[in-house]
Amino acid sequence: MVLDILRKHSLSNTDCRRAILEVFLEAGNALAHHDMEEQTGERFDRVTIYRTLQTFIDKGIIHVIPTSDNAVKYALCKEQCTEGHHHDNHIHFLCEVCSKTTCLEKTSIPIIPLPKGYVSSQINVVVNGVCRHCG
Amino acid sequence: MVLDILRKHSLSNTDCRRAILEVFLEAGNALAHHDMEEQTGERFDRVTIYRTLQTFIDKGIIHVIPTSDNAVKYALCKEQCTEGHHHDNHIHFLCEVCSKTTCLEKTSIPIIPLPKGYVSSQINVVVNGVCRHCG
DNA sequence: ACTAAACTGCAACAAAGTTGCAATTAATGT
DNA sequence: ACATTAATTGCAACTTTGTTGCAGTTTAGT
Repeated sequence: MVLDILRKHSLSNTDCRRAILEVFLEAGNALAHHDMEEQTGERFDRVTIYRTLQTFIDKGIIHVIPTSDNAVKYALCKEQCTEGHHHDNHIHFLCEVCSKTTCLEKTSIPIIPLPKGYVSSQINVVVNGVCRHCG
Repeated sequence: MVLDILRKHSLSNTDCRRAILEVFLEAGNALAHHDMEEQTGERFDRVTIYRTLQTFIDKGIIHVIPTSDNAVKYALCKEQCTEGHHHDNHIHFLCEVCSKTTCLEKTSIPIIPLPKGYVSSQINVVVNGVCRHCG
C-alpha cells in the first residue's frame, strides 16, 4: 500500500516517507506537522518531516487544508490528484468538540456566484461544527 | 468615523487604535498583522498591535479570515457584528495576482448539504482566483 | 487636577517554519 | 554483490509569528 504510493510517484522508499504515509493511512483524518512528529514517535527531525510533507504536496499525494483555527493541516488526496495539480474539490469539516479535521469526500462544492470580473480557480470550504462521532 | 467606531464599542481613544482603524478604512481589503506594522509606520510595538487586533475581534469590529495561503488576515466587519458574535457570512476572495484578500459582501454562502450526523455552526468559504482589478 | 482603570512597550519566551551543509542512505548499472 | 551517483536526512543556526508578565504611561471620569 505505502510502497505502491511511493513507487507510483517515483519517490524513493525511505523510513520517514513510509512512516508518514502509514500515519496518514491509519488516521483517516487531517493531521498537522506537530501531530506527525508525535505519531512517528519523534524518530525524525522536524526539518525532514517538513520536507517530506512538501514533497508529498508537490507530488499530489497530500493536500493542505486551510483550517479556521489557523493550524496548517494535511490530508491524503484521492486518485484524481497528480503532480502539480490538485483536484480536491470537497468540503472540509472541523469538529469543535474533538477538533479533528476530516475530508467529506462525498460532498462536492456548490457553484458559487461571484460578482462581475472575478474568476475563480479554486474554492476552499471549511465547515465548523460538530461531527458524526461527537454529535 | 474612527472615533465613532471606538465610542460605539466603548473603547478608549488611543493612538494605536486610531491608526489601525484608519489603515483598515483606507485599505478596503483584508490585512495581516505584518501589513499593520508597516502601514502604521512601525510606530507601535508588535505586541500592542496583536492586542489591539484581538480587542477589535472581541468587540466585533474586525473578523479573521482563514486564507488558503495560511496567513492570518483581518478585515472590518459590517454592522451586523456585535461583541461576542460575528455574522460575517460572506465569501472571501484571494487574488492570485495581487494577493489581496477581499470580502465579497454581497455574495452569501450557499447552503451546503452535509452527510448525516454532521451539524454546522459556521462556514468559511475562500475563493482563489483573479480579481476584478487584475483580470 | 486627581485617581483608578486601561493601555502600551519592553524583555523574555515559545512555536512554527526555513536554509545551508555535511553525512548518510537508496537506486542504478555492472 | 558492489561501487557510484544522486537523493535524502540530521544538525545547527536562523527568521517569523505569536504569547505572557510586568512596570511605566495614558485615558476617562470625577
